[in-house]
Amino acid sequence: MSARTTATKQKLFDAALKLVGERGAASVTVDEIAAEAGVAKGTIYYNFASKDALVEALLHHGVEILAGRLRSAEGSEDSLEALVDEMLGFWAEYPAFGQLLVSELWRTPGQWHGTLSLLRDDIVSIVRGQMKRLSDAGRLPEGVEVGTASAALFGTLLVIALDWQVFQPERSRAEVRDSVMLLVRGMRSARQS
Amino acid sequence: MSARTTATKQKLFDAALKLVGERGAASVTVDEIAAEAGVAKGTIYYNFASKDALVEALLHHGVEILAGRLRSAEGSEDSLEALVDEMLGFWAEYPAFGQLLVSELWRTPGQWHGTLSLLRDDIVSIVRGQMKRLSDAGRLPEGVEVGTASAALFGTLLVIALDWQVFQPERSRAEVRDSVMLLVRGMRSARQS
DNA sequence: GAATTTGTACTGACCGGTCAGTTTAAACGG
DNA sequence: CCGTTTAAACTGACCGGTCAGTACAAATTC
Repeated sequence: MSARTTATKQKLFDAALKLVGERGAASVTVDEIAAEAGVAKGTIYYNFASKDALVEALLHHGVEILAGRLRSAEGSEDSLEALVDEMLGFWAEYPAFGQLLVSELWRTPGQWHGTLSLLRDDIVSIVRGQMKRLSDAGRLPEGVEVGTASAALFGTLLVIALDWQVFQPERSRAEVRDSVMLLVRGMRSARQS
Repeated sequence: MSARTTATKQKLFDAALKLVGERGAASVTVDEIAAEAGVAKGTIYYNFASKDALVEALLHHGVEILAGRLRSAEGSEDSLEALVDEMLGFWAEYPAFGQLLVSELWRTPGQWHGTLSLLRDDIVSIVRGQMKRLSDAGRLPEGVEVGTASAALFGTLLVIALDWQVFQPERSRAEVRDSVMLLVRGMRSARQS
């Protein structure tokens, strides 16, 4: 794949992400995506088989970025805090991707449900890795299962980030992060209380 | 409004909720809703001004039910636990409504953003009422703002309920409720630790 | 109390616009 | 040259919304 096509695909991802995140995959037209990307409609169909294929590629692309960042947080001292921070940062940087994900992830027999289940597993398994360390160190309350807690943390961070940007944009990222950490630490301290 | 139209509107709500929750408002056709409800297409336009108006009425209807249940939990002994329980029960009973809400609530300039902001406030303010009691009793960790915590609890319960039904349907409602309460109690005990 | 009117609820064929996807011929660029 | 992009016209299925007409029960009239 030439540098030229890579650039084109990137433009298409940016444009599609913005529009699809804002208004939903179904109600955005291919012509609009082409216009937003400053590209001819034919180019889209030269690079992707269909509108759906473009969205699916977009999903993969976004999750790849997120997964990469989360993995980069694995070596930190307080790795859970680093993970939370990375995740909030990602959602702050790509709010439209959060909107896209949240509106498709739990759609029961949706067209992207299979793909999204896999992608969700990618992320949740990374979170689970960090959780497991806490668990092994006995720093999780009894009765909390790692799998459940991981999925809950991922989902919770997603909605908190969205709610922050949509309904409380005046709050700083640091404030939000501290709130979340307060909650997470609350959980962790439970066993010691 | 006659009993007949009430019944018709109920049928339309049921049908629309099912289809829209599953596949998204934009990709469900009016003909499909009519067919699902066992009603002619014209009937929809007799009872509602437009497809959008139908969805908006559906949103109001659903939030009204949820708000009613949450208010009924206000008198309980452990009112926060009762509230969590009511909320999980509601999402279990109307999963499609959760899917609809989650996919529209954070769509920035979406067509229902204004309506949804109001509806969100309805629910969050009820949660806030319960939270305030905890706060006044000094049972919330320092630094946690009631407003933030309420919004977070609402959003978290929503995604946990969806994730439960879609990805972990084998878990019982009691298990999920206990997990959530463990988390909430963890938070509450934080100050005392 | 039969005939007629009125109001409400509902029907479904139809219309006009929209949109994913196609086609083509020509230009561009490395 | 060949892979890529452009511009523009075109197709055809699909879909939101309309509208003339039907069904029917409750008044109203004689």
